[in-house]
Amino acid sequence: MLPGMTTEAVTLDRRQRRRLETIEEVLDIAVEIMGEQGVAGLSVGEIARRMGIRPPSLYVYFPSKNALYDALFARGAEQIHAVVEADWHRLGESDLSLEQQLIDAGRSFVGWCVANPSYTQLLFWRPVPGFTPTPEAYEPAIRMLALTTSWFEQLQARGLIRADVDVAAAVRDWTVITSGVISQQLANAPDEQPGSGRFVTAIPSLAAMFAKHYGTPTPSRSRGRARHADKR
Amino acid sequence: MLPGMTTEAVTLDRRQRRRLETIEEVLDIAVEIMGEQGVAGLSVGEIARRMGIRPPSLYVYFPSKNALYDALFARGAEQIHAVVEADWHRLGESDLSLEQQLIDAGRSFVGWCVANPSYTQLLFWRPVPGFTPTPEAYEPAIRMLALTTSWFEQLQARGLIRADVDVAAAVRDWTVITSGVISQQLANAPDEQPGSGRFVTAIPSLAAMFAKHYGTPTPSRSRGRARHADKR
DNA sequence: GTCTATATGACGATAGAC
DNA sequence: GTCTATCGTCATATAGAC
Repeated sequence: MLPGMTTEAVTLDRRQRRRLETIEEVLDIAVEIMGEQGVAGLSVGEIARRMGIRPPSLYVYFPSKNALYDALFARGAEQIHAVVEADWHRLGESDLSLEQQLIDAGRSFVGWCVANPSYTQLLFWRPVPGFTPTPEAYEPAIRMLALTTSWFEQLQARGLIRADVDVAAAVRDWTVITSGVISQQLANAPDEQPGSGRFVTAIPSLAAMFAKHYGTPTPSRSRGRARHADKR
Repeated sequence: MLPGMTTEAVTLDRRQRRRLETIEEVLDIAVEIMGEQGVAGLSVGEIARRMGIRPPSLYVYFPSKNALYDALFARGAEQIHAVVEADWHRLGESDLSLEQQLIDAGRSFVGWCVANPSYTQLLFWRPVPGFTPTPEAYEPAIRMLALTTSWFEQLQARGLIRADVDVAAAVRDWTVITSGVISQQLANAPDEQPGSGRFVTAIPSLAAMFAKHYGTPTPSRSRGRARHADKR
């Protein structure tokens, strides 16, 4: 992430470490403010006020407000990527049905997004006029989509998704569904609990219809353990 | 919409008419600017600049910037409601299958949203810090949801949606799907043509899975007139 | 009623002293 | 690294000419 980082940079001297801590503090407070004022309502002056410094001092750490948004974008993308990666590992070793895996992954992904609405809006909508993420900040989002694709390829290889299904289309449809849940939940009922929102509870129903459409006619629901050649 | 309108107000004198024309012009230019700068990037000064007047003159027509956003919200809600109402009338008299009706209505709704991204973001996301629509501006959006619900109730009454389906849940799931398409299309490929966007083309597939899940087992596809007692 | 002229305070950002 | 001083732009408000 940090450009120019090489081997010796792994051991940071005190100044560098202090600098990184300050940067983290700035980002934490920025997230806090976005939660209160909206993503586009973030102001450099308000960050400085809460940190007990003057606004120009922040320009030592970030050359512009958009650079700050870019760091927030990268941070959010990294976090949600980590969530998806953990799901991928867990589900790759599970014997759950397609429907159950979709419910599991859907709840996990949507849960993080609803619990982190500021990051989610910044990542998936475009609420800040004039800000576009840099390719470096966007990169974890690309890795995340690749993970979802290889998860679906695995599901197909294991016979849970029909062999004639176009994986790209299935990924696209599942992405549409999850982003629809998030969009509706955040726009219409942002204050409901992450796990029990009125749209989050639609996940099982949506997972069922997806599994019925793309899954094999005989879902291997409680099928007794003759799984062969589990190549992950 | 305009409070205090009574019978004699139907015939407006020249001044009143001129005033309304100016208001429409302000809103048109505001939409234009939002399209270029983002919804939250709208500025009163820029509107005045393009109209060839000074910023304070705009406060004669709108008491605040948020009142302007409110008028834009009401206008967008009225327009999309009109789209849904037209679909409702057309489909109410059609003999199309559930799947075909969903594709038809989905394309219509999503098409308007993708063609009018500024209104869509203002209506369905919350991109403007400090702005919440007034109940009057929000009212067409409520009527729109009611229309969708009664459309689904009709579909159930006509036997296209299974009798045991909870209509509210079906409306919720369909709302999630359409808003997911819109969200993905606008966030990831906003410049693709409204009719041929890479997520808009997912509508048939999503409509098929929805119809398979909530529809009657024998979709009246070519409708041989005698709908036989739904063997399910 | 509608306009111009003008004032206020917040914002993002820069220059330069220490 | 942090500060003061300053710039230009913004939304907003008021006074007063026509």
